[in-house]
Amino acid sequence: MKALPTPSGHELGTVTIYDVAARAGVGIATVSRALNGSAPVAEATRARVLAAVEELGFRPSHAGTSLAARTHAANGIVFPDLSGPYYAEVLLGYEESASRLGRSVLVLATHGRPDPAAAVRDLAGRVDGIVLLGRTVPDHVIEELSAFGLPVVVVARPEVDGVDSIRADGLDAARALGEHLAGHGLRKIAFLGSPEESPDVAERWRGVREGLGAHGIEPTVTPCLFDEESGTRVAAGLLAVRERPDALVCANDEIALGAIVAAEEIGLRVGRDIAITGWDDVMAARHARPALTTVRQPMRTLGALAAEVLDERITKERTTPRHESLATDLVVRDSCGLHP
Amino acid sequence: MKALPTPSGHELGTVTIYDVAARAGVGIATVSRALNGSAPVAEATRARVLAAVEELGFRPSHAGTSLAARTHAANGIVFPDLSGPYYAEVLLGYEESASRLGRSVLVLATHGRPDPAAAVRDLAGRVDGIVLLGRTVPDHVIEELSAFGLPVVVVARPEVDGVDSIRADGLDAARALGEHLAGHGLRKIAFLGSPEESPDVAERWRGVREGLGAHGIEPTVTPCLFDEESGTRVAAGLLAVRERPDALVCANDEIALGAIVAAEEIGLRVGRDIAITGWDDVMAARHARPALTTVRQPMRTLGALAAEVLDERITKERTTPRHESLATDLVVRDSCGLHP
DNA sequence: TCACCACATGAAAGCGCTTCCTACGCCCTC
DNA sequence: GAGGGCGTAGGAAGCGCTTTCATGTGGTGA
Repeated sequence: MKALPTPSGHELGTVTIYDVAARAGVGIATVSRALNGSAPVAEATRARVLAAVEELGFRPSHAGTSLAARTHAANGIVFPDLSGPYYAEVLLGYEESASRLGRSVLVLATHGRPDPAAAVRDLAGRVDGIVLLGRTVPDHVIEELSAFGLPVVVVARPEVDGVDSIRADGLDAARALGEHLAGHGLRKIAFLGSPEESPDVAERWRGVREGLGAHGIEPTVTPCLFDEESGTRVAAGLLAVRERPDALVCANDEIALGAIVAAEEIGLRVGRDIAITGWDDVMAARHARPALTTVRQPMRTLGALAAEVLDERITKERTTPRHESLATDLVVRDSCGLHP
Repeated sequence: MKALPTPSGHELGTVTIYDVAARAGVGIATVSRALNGSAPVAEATRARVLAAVEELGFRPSHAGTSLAARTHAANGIVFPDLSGPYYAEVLLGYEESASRLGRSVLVLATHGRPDPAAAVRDLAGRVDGIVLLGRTVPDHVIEELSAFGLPVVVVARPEVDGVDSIRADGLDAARALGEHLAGHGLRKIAFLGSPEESPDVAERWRGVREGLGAHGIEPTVTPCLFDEESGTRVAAGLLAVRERPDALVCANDEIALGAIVAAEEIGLRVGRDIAITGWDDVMAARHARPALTTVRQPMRTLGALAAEVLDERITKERTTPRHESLATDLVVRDSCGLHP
């Protein structure tokens, strides 16, 4: 491909379908058909059109196309925020998948925004479909968008009536984690996280409880925000009492990494004096010493699948809701104790 | 705001400026003016228009607007890929800043794509300006876009004629790092990274060399890709020889984390028997044991600044290129030796 | 009282594309 | 040889908006 065709006599970036039509000696309808294959065009004509396109460096205007065709060839994706490795991976999978399906990706981070719902509505006007991650907007906004006729997929978020959803199933892995800890002989287990604030955390809590329950162990639960500093603070509180827990099961890796700091601060050897586990398997988890026992989620796959499920709706291949659940894996490392 | 105005009689999502005009008893031009403030409208009229907008739930079509106004109200951002914490932070800062300026953000990851240049050209047709990160496309494509009249900002990439650029200056921090290592009494220093492949790495290498040179130390350099596995492999090779280096200065954190693995594998105590340093200060750096000495880059600021610089060009506030350089900070932790 | 002007508004012309509808050949068939 | 069908292509009507240009209104100064 030549770098930049710039035949003199016309402004750059101003080549329209009319210029191409004139050059090829055909009507604009024929140019459109030749380019999109929306109707048969004689081979010789097509060749002339394509030659003209090449010579003039014609690139169809997206605005014109989307106005006429009532489509945007673009998907939206909405994040609570983008910090942390979790969402970046989802976005990567999504972008890759979407672009393979010929769609651009518009991102929106709602974190710290005055009116997330308005931002999402605005985004909705520029795309053919939208993926919502986590608790970014209230249910009624999602229902509104969906009722509006806009395909919506929610990821890692409670299901909404009639809306596709994708999630990572944590129940099995949580049960396995509970069983594993019991196998280490640990008995006083504290769960750090807020089950009532998030269905995901609730699921993890439930699984851990079931896994431990099978061994007659009843864990406790302590509310905790999803960040390192909270992990340190909450863990410090739990470890300060005389009858301290011998295992801290944290709702995500950041809490766990914070908890490790708290444990070391009072001289506990993680993996020996106390077991600590996380959730997500972020990069820092395998580099922490001791390396963090955690649960790996298929984040990139989550994003890729979201793009595909959304595409089915946009192209009307499917009209009934789809609810996908991806398996997660327990990753046993050293922070929960020496391997049995 | 009401959830979803659905007066019967018209399709959802089909409310156009004509409907609003009819409802308010005015012409569409007046509606446009009332909404955009592009020309004075009598107060009473404006109120009627706004009421009609509210009642009908009118949301202007972006396609129509961008076609007529020849603007997209959107920015693009192009990544090599999105894995790793580095780019996600940049994106976060960019999105935040762009949306505050009233622009949506389209993302494109070129990694693993058959024709990155074509993808970038396509993106260029949907936005008012574009930010390019790292080595995503060759120079001539950037020049082409810029010549096309599209505002372009390059980030963390060599400057291109007439194009705005933003970077993090690593020279000072690298010098400081070199000096610091010399202060630890370290003498045999190996740099892991490929200076000839990336100007950033070249800058780090140069700074380290200068910092050490001030103490009469001449470091060696060994090429290394930017990932953990390469770090482990290259470090293992360096440490296997009899006269092994007593410090490994790595071009980024991932290499350093990989190098730590290699060192521990042969029984070396990092921070005592050998010093290892990274670059970027990813989350894993502070959780590694020993914690990694590294250099922190202002990634979020990088992204935010990119959005602002781009906006100046789009709004024509500025027509001369701007080249920004942000300072980076040496973060001394334990992996380079006990603090002096 | 009349001409003039600012102000507010509407009609209409695009912006660049898709697509419906019509028209033109041409070949085949009766 | 006339009628019908098919393959191809063009004209023109939108898609929903912004903006120019023209018009109408009321107020001002002479």
